[in-house]
Amino acid sequence: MQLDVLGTRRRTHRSGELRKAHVGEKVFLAGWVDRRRDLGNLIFIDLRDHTGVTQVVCNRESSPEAHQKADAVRPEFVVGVEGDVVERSPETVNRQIPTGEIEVRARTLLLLNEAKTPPFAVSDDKTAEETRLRYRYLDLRRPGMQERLRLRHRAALAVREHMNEHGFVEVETPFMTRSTPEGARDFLVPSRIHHGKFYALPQSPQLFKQLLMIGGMDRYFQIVRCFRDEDFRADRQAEFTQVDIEMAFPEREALFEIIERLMEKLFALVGARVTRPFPHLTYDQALERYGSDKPHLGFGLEWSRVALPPAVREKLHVDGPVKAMRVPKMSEISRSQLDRLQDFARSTPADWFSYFKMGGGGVQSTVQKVVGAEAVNSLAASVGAQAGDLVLLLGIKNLAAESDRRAGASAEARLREASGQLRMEAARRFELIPPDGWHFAWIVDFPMFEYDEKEKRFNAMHHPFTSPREEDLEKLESDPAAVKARAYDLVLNGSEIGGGSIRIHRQDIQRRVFKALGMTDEQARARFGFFLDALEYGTPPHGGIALGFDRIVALMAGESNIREVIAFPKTASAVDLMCESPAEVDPRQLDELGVKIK
RNA sequence: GGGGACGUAGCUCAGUUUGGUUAGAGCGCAUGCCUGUCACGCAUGAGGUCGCGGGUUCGAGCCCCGUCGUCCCCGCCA
Repeated sequence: MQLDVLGTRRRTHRSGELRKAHVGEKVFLAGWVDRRRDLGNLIFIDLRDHTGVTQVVCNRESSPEAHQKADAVRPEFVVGVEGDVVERSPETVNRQIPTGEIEVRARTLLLLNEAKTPPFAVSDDKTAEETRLRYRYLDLRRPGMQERLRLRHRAALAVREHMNEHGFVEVETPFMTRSTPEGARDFLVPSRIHHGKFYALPQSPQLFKQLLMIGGMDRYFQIVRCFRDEDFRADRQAEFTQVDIEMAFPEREALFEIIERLMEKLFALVGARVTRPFPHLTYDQALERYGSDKPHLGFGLEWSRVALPPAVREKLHVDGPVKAMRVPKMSEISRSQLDRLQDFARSTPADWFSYFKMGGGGVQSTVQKVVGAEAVNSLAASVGAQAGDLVLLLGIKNLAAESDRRAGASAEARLREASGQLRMEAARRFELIPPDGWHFAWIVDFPMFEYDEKEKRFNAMHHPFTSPREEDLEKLESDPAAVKARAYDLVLNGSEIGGGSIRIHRQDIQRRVFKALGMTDEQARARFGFFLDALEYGTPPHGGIALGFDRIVALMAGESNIREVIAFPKTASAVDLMCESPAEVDPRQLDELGVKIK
């Protein structure tokens, strides 16, 4: 096929921007053939670029050369069009596209490149994700991907602008760094110069940002890639992007305000209004009321604890903790709906489920016959149930039983998890989750440590550089489980979109925390020696946060999967279907690195 | 590591319930016709390793076992 050259021609406009006001102008457009409609002596080409689509008309009579070329054109060919913007006659206006009032009458058509028949139509939208990822470069041409990546770009700009306004400086930190055995698995990079030694890709720039504070940078941020060699999820990739933030002499509420105002700006990009300040919820409150440390606060359902009289407990055979949740105005729900909810409740780690309805004629309950009306009425009163309400009950039946479905999980932990699951399931089934609205919350006062049943020791819940609350310092040695950290998460509509803490800036406290984690001075020194040294040279109080940029952009775009806002993501099995990575390498490369495959 | 769903034409899917003739549809693709289409239309045609391997059976897209891939979830993710 005879192709044309672009030569010195420049685009005068983009495809999506021509309007009635341009009528009469001579323009040059270039882009891809979205669709071609061949009527014989008249050929229509929908010319697409990142801004949209314009209809190009090639008429055999008035421009035979252009028409002849249009005859050969196929979807995804790259073409340039020189022609006149003309107004469409009223009956040929296309109201479905912004450029529908005009069309470009081709004088010259340039065939800049041909294209194989694509595996899927770019102009269509239904394609399995696997195929989309294999041919990502074609998928990227689709308006949806274009919009999402451009939204991501604008979000990144807004972050940089906002952080700059508040005196934060973007500093790059190394990608080739040192493995730290805490936390997630590291991706390792073998050293050619030092056989047997490895760099690690950072799980986050945590230590570097603290070192920048020690280095007097005062306020730092970075939009930065992080790497964690763990299994993928809809909201997790092995490499992902954080907005990493740290400030010296921090005051928690001041930091929160900076972040809240950032969220305000980001969500304004999608026309959303954010209500500030965000509510604070302690970790304990969140778990008690919502059964989750990242509760969706877009609907009301809350659990409350119920105290059952011993006699009632005995009749119901429930000896563990019990919680109740009032579902307002749902007493009309059908029996089969409730049966399905009960089936779901049985699949959770809780082992007792019941419910009652506040009907017109009083309480309707399946357990009423067993425990008597009085007991049910007092239960209803204790959760503030009103006429028309449905009340769900969840509990642990056999405290003493060996049949714990999850070995080691305490009754409280099981009830917590079950209550969180059931709350979300009920909200979904009863369609209580609002389709729009942005419900932010700060979750604060996380526990400092988490007990690892397998390893029989404490782990840092956030990370080992998180400061304990001052009032809990003396419990570091005596009662580590009771120590609360100065750590916080930012939660949006049930997703964790950020987390951070006020850090330890004193070497003595850092040493005590390592000790509580079961690390000897020698072990701590071997792992973080350089950092412990640095702490001794005048470390200012500091703290910060890291925001999950992919998750935030996905939420802004109304997507539940972060792959939709990443140009070249990997599949759930950590594979890039397009470039087929990971891949084997030449044995000589391995030899050079001193690496042998087992 | 575990659980669930899916895998049939280039794409999106039906067919699997209850095994039985030559495996279908829409879109796309090719060729021809068509001067106002915009999901153009009309006509004709090509296109299949039913993911892969094994088994049961006279006979497997369909049943069984294994395996691979994609998605979702649990574990994991300081």
